[in-house]
Amino acid sequence: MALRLFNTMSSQIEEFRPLRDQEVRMYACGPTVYDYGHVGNFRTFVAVDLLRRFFRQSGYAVRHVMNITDVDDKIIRNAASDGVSVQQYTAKYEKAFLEDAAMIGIEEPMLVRATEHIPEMAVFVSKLVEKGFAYRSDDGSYYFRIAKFPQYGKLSKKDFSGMLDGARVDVDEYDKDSARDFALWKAPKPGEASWDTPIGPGRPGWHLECSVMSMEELGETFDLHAGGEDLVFPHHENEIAQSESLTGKPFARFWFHARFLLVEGEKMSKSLGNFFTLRDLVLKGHKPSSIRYLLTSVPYRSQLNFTFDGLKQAAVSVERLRNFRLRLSAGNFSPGATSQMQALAEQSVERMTGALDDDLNTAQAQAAIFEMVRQANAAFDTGGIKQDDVPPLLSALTKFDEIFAVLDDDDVPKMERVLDWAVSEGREKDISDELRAALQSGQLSDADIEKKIAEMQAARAARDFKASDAIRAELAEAGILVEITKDGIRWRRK
RNA sequence: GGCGCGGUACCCAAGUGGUAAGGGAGAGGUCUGCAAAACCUUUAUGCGUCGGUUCGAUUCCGACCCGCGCCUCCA
Repeated sequence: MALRLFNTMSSQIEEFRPLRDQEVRMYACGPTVYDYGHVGNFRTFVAVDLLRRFFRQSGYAVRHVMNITDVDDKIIRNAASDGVSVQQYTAKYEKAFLEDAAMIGIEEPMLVRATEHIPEMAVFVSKLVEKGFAYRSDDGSYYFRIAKFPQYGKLSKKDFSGMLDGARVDVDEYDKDSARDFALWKAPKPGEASWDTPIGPGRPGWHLECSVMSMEELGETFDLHAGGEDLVFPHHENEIAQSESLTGKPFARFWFHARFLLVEGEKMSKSLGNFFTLRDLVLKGHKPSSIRYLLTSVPYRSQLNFTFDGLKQAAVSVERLRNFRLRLSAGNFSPGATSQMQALAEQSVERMTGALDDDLNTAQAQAAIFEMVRQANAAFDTGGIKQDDVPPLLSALTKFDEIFAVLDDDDVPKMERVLDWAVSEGREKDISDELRAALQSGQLSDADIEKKIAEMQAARAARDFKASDAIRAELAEAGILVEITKDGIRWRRK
């Protein structure tokens, strides 16, 4: 079975096939680095990451390019009010973005920056002017003439045919031929950051960078272009218009858009007080793995309701999967294999892959792995797992984690970094007791813990349960959970 | 107003023209010195409302109610 993906262009689920065998070329619209990324941003980026990972698991080499928008009106304004250069300003937030992305398991794509492609953008604009698709206004700005691109609106399913002539013209935009024409190049206003180029001084319009950089890295026609649903119009529509006008060829073949999320049932907004950056959530004590799990638990085209209750539920779910893996890796099994477990592992992988093939149905993929965990756990309890059953079961789990990336327990060091950052930013007051408690377990070294466990073992051998329980309580206090199993004492950091 | 998406148990949420995945939470139980983990049982004759099509609809059609998105460089 092959991957079937919803294509915004056709509004249908289509079978995905890259243009070149075995290689997927994809471009994702990245962040405008003017602030810390919020959960909404990361829902989209995580969805794209999942897609990229699944492409790779499906056997494709993936060339994944993402832009960093490091110049726009907001950046220029904020940098000016902070009294720093645009470069200084964006460097800080780009770094923060990349740290955050890594924190929730996003594999780093090839990064391209708008400010590093100014000359190419100027060339792009001048070619559009030559071909008659763009024009220069009196102030030195350049606009794309959408009347020259009859297919304008094909992605967002908008009909502009009736609005092109005689459309109302905003007073501010008197120099555009049509109100719908969009800026390719903006002439500088006094004091604004600007670049000197053959087409005159100024800075790129927002859409230009994506066309220029995607085609430069991936070719004039590539396989897939991704972003948040808000980008369908005008951003991606404009990219198509300017790119296809220039090349005369189809731009991206698949358009992948992630739906916005709700926070506590409402649209996220600063005024509602439900606006959270990734760092805010970690400061409240939530694990990066919980956040990633919650973000992936609802298929990318559905509206996800991101709640704190959901975050807690996600943490427990991840815990369950991690426990299962621990159980398998640490257990003692008798030699041999069972047809039941062999079949279970195989079927689970099939179900999981089948679900992801179906337009990335992550909810069903998760259901498949949990079904396996339940059945295997039940078998475990009755000795129904043999030595040779363990590798296929673990491998199914690994296959799951190649996509979802939540099983490795590296939450504590990641959270520590956020705590350090908060301290360095003078935001100690935002560090919750929950976060401090979650980091407790990082205080003791493995050796310290092992020593305590050995003491516990000795006490238990002497049937001194009181002493043993005291040690267990002490460790629990330090964030270490001790479990006594038939295979010995096991511990883990909470 | 134009275009589009959705309303499934206490919460999150998948899904199908033939009688409701999975996770969390709750309750009861098994195991255990006690915990933890795990397992078992249990929690929607019901899938926004009202009609229609059909042998049969949660799934198709229509109307209505509610929520959400894009149409203003917000992922």
